[in-house]
Amino acid sequence: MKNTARLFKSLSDETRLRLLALLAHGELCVCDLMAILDLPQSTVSRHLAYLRNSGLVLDRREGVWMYYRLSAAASPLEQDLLPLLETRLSELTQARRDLEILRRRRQVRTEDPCRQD
Amino acid sequence: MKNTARLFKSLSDETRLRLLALLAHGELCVCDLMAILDLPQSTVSRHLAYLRNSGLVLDRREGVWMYYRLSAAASPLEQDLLPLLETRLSELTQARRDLEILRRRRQVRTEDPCRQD
DNA sequence: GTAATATATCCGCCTGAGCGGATATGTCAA
DNA sequence: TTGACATATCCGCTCAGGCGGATATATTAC
Repeated sequence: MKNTARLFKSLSDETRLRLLALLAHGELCVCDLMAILDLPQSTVSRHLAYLRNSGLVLDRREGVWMYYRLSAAASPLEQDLLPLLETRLSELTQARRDLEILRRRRQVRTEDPCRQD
Repeated sequence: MKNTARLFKSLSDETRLRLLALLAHGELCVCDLMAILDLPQSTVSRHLAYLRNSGLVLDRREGVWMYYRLSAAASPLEQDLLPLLETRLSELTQARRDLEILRRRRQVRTEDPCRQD
């Protein structure tokens, strides 16, 4: 029961929900997430660490960049809850806005993901 | 999105999850809940107030007793999430223990719900 | 090596919210 | 009205965890 409470605590912050909604569309690096959420690097990094510790995301280093992605559901509850959450989040305006920015970034993207512009 | 985060925050405390799991089996008064959870009255009352403020439960006074019950789902997310949560919670040992105590109390019950014994 | 860049972590600060004993409130019965 | 009881709220305390600038670390390029 503690674990269930902990899972919900991970989901109880707006920034983390925005991160999860974005990662539902595929792996992203921290610089992408910073740019899309428009939040300080330390804030984004801290929330990603929180999500990693709670088992909801995995990371992968590629050169200088850290890529984050959703992890597989670790419990029956997660297995049911996470898809449902993604559906519901995608209906919210904040998530739509974030996703729109992501799409635009992907169009413009050259080879280097995080060239400062 | 803030509302979604707030919903999860309501669910991010073990005591509140235990309360919800019990109330899924019908209306109960505070004295029942205190006895089952084996927690101080102020603690139980505080968490019930939290759940009421977040719209997850409703209360009803009957004489000296306050009865709490689950409220109808207030959003599409709740509509999907809450039944699912009840299913998953009922599989956990803590919830099973609590429910067992509830059953025993109901058997013994005379007319007055909270006669001190 | 050094510099540049991306990311993680540290720091001090601040707020939300947990705890449970003490007290206030509401209701009923006598 | 007064007393008993159920419940809510108050209080002081404590701690988790939010914030974002500053600093540390890791990697690559030169």
